[in-house]
Amino acid sequence: MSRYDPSVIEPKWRDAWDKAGAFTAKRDPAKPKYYVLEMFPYPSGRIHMGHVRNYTMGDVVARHKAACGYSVLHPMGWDAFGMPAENAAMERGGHPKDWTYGNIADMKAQMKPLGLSIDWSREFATCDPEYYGQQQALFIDMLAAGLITRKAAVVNWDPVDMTVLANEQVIDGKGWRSGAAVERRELVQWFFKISDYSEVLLSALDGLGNWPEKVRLMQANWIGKSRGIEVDFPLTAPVAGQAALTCYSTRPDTLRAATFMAIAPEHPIARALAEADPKVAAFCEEARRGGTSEEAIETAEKLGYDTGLTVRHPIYPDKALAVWIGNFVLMEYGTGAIYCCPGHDQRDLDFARKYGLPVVNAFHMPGETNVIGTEALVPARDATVAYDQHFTGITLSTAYDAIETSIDWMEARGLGKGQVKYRLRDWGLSRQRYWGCPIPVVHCATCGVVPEKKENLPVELPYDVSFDKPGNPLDRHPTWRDCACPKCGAPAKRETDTMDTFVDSSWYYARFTNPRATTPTVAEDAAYWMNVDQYIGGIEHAILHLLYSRFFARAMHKTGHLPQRAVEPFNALFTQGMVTHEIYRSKDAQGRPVYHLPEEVLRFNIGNEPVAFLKADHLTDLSELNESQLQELLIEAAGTEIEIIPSAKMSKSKKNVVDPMNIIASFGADTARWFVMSDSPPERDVEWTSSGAEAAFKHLNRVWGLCDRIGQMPADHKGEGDQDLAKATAKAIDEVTKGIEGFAFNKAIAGLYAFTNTLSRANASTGAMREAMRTLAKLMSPMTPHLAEEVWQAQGGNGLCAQAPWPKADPALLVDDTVVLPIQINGKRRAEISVPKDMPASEVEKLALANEDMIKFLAGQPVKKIIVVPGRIINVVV
RNA sequence: GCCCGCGUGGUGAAAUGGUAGACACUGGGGACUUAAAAUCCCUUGGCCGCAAGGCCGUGCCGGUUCAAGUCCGGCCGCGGGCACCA
Repeated sequence: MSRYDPSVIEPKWRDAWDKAGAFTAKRDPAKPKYYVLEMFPYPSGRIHMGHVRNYTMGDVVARHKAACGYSVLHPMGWDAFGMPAENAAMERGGHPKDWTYGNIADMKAQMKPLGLSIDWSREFATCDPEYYGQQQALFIDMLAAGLITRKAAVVNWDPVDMTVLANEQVIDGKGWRSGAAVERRELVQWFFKISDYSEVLLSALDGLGNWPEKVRLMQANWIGKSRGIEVDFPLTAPVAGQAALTCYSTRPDTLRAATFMAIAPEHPIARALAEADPKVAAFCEEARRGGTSEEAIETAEKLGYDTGLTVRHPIYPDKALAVWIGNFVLMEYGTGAIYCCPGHDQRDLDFARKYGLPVVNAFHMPGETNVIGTEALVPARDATVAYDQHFTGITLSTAYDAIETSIDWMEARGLGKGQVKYRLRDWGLSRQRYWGCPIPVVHCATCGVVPEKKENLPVELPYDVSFDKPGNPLDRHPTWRDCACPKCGAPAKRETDTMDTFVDSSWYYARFTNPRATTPTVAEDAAYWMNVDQYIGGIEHAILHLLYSRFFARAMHKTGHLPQRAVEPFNALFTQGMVTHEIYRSKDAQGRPVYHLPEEVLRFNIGNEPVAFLKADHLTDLSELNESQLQELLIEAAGTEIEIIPSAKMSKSKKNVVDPMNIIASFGADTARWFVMSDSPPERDVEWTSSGAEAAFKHLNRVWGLCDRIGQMPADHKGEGDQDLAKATAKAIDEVTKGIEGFAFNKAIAGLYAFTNTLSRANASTGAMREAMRTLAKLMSPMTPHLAEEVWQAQGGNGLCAQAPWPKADPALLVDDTVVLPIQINGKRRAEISVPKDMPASEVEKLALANEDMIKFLAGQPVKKIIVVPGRIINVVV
């Protein structure tokens, strides 16, 4: 009997696929097309289990669709710009370009052994000038089409390093390198006008039926459409040329409880006051401390400054409200000014109590004290409230749902005007960094901002840059900035900002349709391959990447680079879970945690109790031990028992990373692929366990052995089980096909286990066994393509398994003639009967009541009602 | 702080509102073996019972229904995102 040796068979079949050009995508008008895409990786240098899971999922879909007769496009590329390359250059020297391309080569070498059905001829990296040059062309077209603008935006500023920081580089409000307190600072930057598309991007979500509901919901909340009212609060004395303070609110019903106003530190009135008064300036300075992330702003301590200004309440003109500057007010949303209702908003109440501001209750709940202490009164939706003489005895939800009534009421009295607003802000694309796509514009003293001529593209990144100082090396480059104005020819300066890396990933899917073209896309290729039929990636991209891509596809359509049909670029989306692993932790002499890599740990169970020990040097494999040696080890190692912390995201710092290369070396790629597809549903996290990996390997060995055994059966062997085997085969085809098509790979694999169990116990003729085995190979091939080829060949399959058609289940074999029906009494299962599958309900009823167990349980009680669900269940109500 | 999701045996999980735990891991028992590994067979939600069988059980509390893991309301716990990480 031969041994299953993946290190021999896997390279052999990969060569065979290459030679056959099995995965080269071809435009074939005779076939329907299928474009499957996994979110391309950042070239960190090492693949991890998350990549294996992501790309195996896509590969299962791609191989299955190819077998179903589609012309499949399944490409791969590299999201290659970004901060880590610059960080590496700063920390270890070297050049971001060399580091990135080196990583790409390393990662590609690690991905190849996975046996993915990828068309590598379409590979590109976003840092290839051929790619980012076309991106610059898109930028110029979008600029001409009015899709891009320049305006001030707030960034994280490190006052010591004198550089802009990413949110990730702000830790507890301090710069990650300098440790200096970060400030929010305004900078003039480039923006995509995505907010012009708020309504379009929102309403088109309804058409994305094959996207997860939660992703659509997250996007809808992100776009944040709200209907509210804009109210003018007349200033008692005009300031900065303004007679009133304009506020936006989605809760006009709480206007009656407004007791003070708050404006953003960047509000024009705050600026005007700051210019005249150093104390206001000092407060605004203070209010700008901390990072720009919404989380940082929302969770920072609420600070306020009383400007001394007052406004008149629009409903109660004799009431004056103080105007404060608050660090929690966002200039980007609404009008940068809010009215505060401490009676009904906890944040406002905390602020009011801190600064001794008045609190008013607008709701007046019947039967309550209506006194507000330290908790704001936020009535339940169905609570009955009385706002004032105009709105009494209504429920809060009436007020919410009929908010228009309230807006109408206020509009009719000239108190404000109804308005729809979106939370979505324009997409700031400028980055003050080197390793990104240069923004192809030139600053000319006479002509202003001028786009570069397309014939001068790509505006290529200079190689000779240094990373010894913080900030953007392009700013310091002696010659790169100098250029001629594309319009007047006079000496001018290049823009040194580069593009956000989200721009790179917002159109790469379109580029794959013709990656070598000298225009961003080519019409007939885009028309044939777009849209992406199935997009697969992590849930962490649910909002930004996917929203930006949806915007970009529209922008590309507007500028003539994509057909109308492709404005929603992803027909179906699947968001997969993470691969997690246990963490092994001990403590050093000072009691600080020390983490251990899985390969440094011996982990096994005593009974059902998992235990882990640090591997002794002389001992690497537990299987080498007999029981008494094991005992000895336990005693010896008792001092170094390690704590097991269950299932956490794989991370270098926790040392719980499992390197796929080690798994492939020990078990082969098919085992790794089989494992990541089995057990957990793909949208959920899956925990990597060594026992699970071993079990996957054992199973593949079992299939190998079964194949061997059937191969040695005499050709004329007869068996009684041919019909049963045919039924089991049909069932397996049905389960696996449904599992793959429904993204329930774990269920497809459960079906394959069951089919293998049946097959190994079957007593059927040689021909039937071989046929079943070929079907098993084909059904396994999306998950374990190498082993499948080997089995396919051994059982006399024609050509490559990878190119064989998907089997079809005979529907006649899928239905049983009799069904077993459980019988319940009042919903509790008491008996069961076996009946022909199409027996009428009335007869089923009779049989059920005549059943011996039923007679016993009913004990003569009168039957009130019988519910017969055909083919399902019988429930007797007494 | 705001938005979204998840919660079922020792573990990963399955279950168009219709027999909760398919399939697999781990554990327990057995066969084979001088022994071990590998392989194969039985068993494996909890409690009571010699057994037949019974009762309980899908994070917690309540509701809808002939019937709830599934639908609705409220709570608790965990995870993801929050616009310059990719």
